[in-house]
Amino acid sequence: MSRPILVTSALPYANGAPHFGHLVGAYLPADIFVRYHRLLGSDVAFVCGTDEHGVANTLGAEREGVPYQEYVDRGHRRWQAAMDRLGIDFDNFSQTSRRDPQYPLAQEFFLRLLKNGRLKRRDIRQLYSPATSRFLADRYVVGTCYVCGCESARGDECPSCGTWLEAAKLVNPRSAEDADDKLELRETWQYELDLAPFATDPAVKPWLDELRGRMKTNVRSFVFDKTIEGEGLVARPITRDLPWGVPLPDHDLDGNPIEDVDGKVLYVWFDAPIGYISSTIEWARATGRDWRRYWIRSADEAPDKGPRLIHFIGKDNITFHCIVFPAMLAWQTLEGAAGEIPEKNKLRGAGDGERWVLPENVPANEFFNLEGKKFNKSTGWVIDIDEFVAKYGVDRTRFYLATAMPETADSDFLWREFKAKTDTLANVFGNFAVRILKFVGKHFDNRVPPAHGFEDEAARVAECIETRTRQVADAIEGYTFRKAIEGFLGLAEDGNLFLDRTAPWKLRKTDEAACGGALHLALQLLPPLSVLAAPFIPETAARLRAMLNLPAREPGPLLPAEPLAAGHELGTPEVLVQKIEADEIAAEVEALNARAESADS
RNA sequence: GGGGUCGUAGCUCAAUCGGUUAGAGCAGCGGACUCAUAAUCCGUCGGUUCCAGGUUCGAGUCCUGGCGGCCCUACCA
Repeated sequence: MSRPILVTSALPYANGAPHFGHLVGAYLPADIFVRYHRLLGSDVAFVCGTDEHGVANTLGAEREGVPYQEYVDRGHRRWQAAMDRLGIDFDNFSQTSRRDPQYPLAQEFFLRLLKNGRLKRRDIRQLYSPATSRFLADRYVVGTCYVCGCESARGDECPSCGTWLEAAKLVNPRSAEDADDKLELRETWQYELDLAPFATDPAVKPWLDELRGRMKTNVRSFVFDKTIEGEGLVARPITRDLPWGVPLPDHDLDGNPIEDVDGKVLYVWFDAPIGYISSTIEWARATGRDWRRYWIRSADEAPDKGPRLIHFIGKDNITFHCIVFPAMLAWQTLEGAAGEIPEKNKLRGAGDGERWVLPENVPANEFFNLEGKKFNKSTGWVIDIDEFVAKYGVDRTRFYLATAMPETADSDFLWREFKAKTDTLANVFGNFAVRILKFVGKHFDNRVPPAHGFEDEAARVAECIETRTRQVADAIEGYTFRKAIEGFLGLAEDGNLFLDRTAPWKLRKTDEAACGGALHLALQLLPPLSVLAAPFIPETAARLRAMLNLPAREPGPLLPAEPLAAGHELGTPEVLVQKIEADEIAAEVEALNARAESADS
C-alpha cells in the first residue's frame, strides 16, 4: 500500500480577488501534482479553502454594511467559482469560518501550546479606535510622521521620507478608514508563540535537516540563510482584540479559567493553517474516510514511512509553512500528560505515541507579473479570469500558465508568449494526433491497421514511450512542471519524427501493408500521450481519448502503456487545440494598455 | 535602514560540486515534404553570461563594489 499523500494549496484570503498570480503560484502546480497521483492510483487528498478571519475581512464587511459571515461567504463563492473555471480539482474547498471542526480544533491547538509552556502572555500598548471600539493594525493607521512631518504617513511606513515607522509614536494618529476617528494608545495583552527554540528542538531538528536537502533552492535560501541563520527566530503574537475570529477558550486543559479572554480571538495566521486540517476532516466525514490517516503518524515510525504532507504556496508564505505551522504541529505533543486532561477537552489530534505529520516539502513558487508589472486591479493592470477562460478555454490557459510558472524566479504573463506557447501545443501535440487519425480514417476504414514490419522502429517507439513517461513522472515528482511539459510535448515530437522517417503517405502508393504497419506504430503513441498530458490539459486529454475511442483510464502504473489493438475502431478526429490569430493578441495588448491609461487619468 | 534573490541569444528559459567549445524552444533565414491545424522534418544565423575589480590552472557559477528588477522585515494573510 502506498503512503497517503495530503496536498494543500495556500488558503486564499476571502477578501481578495483571484488572479493568475495566485493560480500559477499555488493552485495549478498542486492540481497538476494531484492529477498525476490520481492517474497512478495514489492515496491522495487535495484540500484547500478560503481564509476568512482577520482585519481585512472585518473592514471589508463593515465598509459594505453586511454581516461578516455574509461577506466572507461571498468571497468564498468567488474563489470557488474561479477554481472551478480553471479545473482546479480540490477534494474539498472549505472555509475557516465554518465553526465545526475549525473552531474547536484551533482552540485545541492553542490549549496544547499553552499546556506545553510555548505561549507567553505579554502586556503591550496599541492604538485603539474609540469610534469602532477596537485596536487597529499598523497598516490601518495614518498620522503625522515623527521624522519628516509628513501628515499622511501610514502606520508602518512614511510615503514621503520612506522611514519605517512605529505606529505608536505617530503624531496625531487616526484611522485610515475615517480621518475623524482619533486614535489613542491603550493597554492590552496578547499571547505570543516563542519560536526561538524551534530550529534546535530535538523533535524538529532531524525533520528540518531533511527538509533542507529536499527543498527547492529558492525556498531553502529563504528559510535557512535568511530566516533561521540570518535574522533568527523570535516570538510572534497569536491573539488579537477583534470581534471576528476563533474566540480564545476560557479554560485551559486542566480546567483552570483563563482570565480576561473577552473580545480576544486567535490571530488569523494561527487559525489559517489549521484550516488545512479542518478541510481534511470535513472531506473525510463526507466521504466516510479517516482523516487521521493523512495527518497523524506513529511516534516510533520513521518519518519517511508515514503520510506525505506537501504544501504548495507562493513565496510570501514560506516562513509560515516551513517554520510557524510546523512549530505549531510539533509542539502539540503532550506525551504522558494527555491522561490528566478532563474528558470534555479530550483530544482530536495526536495522542500518546503519536505525532502530527510535518511537511515533506514546501514547493513554493515565486511571483507572477503581467507584462513586466504587478497585477493590480485598481490600475487596470489585470486580466479577467472569467473572460479569459471563456475566450481561450481552460486548457490553453492551464498550459500556458504551466509553461510560464515562476518556479525559480519571478516570471511574467506575456501575451505574445501565450500565443507562441499554445500554438506550439496545437502544432506539435494537437496536429500530431490529428494527422494520424485523419489518415487512418481516410485510408484504413478508421480502424487500427495490423502491425507489419518495422521491427527496429517498433523498439524505438517503445523506448520513446518509456523515456518520456519517466521524464514526465520524474519532473512532476521533483516539482519542475515546465520540464514535465517538455516531456509530453517531446513524445509528440518523437512521433512527428517517426512519421517523417517512415512516410506512410509514400508507402500507401507502393506497399499498403507497410503503410498500415507504420500507422499501427504511430497510433501506439497516442494513448500514452493522452495520459501524460492529462494532468496539464485534462479536457483536451479526454477529447483525445474520445477520438481514440478509449474509455477513461483505470488508475495504475503508467507503464507499460495501453496498446491499441489491430482492428480497434477509432472515434472521429477533429482539431484538438485551436491556434490564436496574431490580430487577436495585438487587440488584447491594446485593450490592456487602454485600460491602464483610463485608470491612470 | 537591514536582509534575501534575480540579471545568460531578438523573446522565454537551461547549464550538477567551480571543469571540454555556455545549451534548448520560439522568432528569423535556407531547404525537404504534402498525411495534417500554412502543419511537420532537416540545416543555419544568433552570446562582452548587467558593469568594474578580485580569488583560481580554470568563473555564468565563488568574493568585493556598483547598477537595475523583485521579495521579505520590527505585532500585513
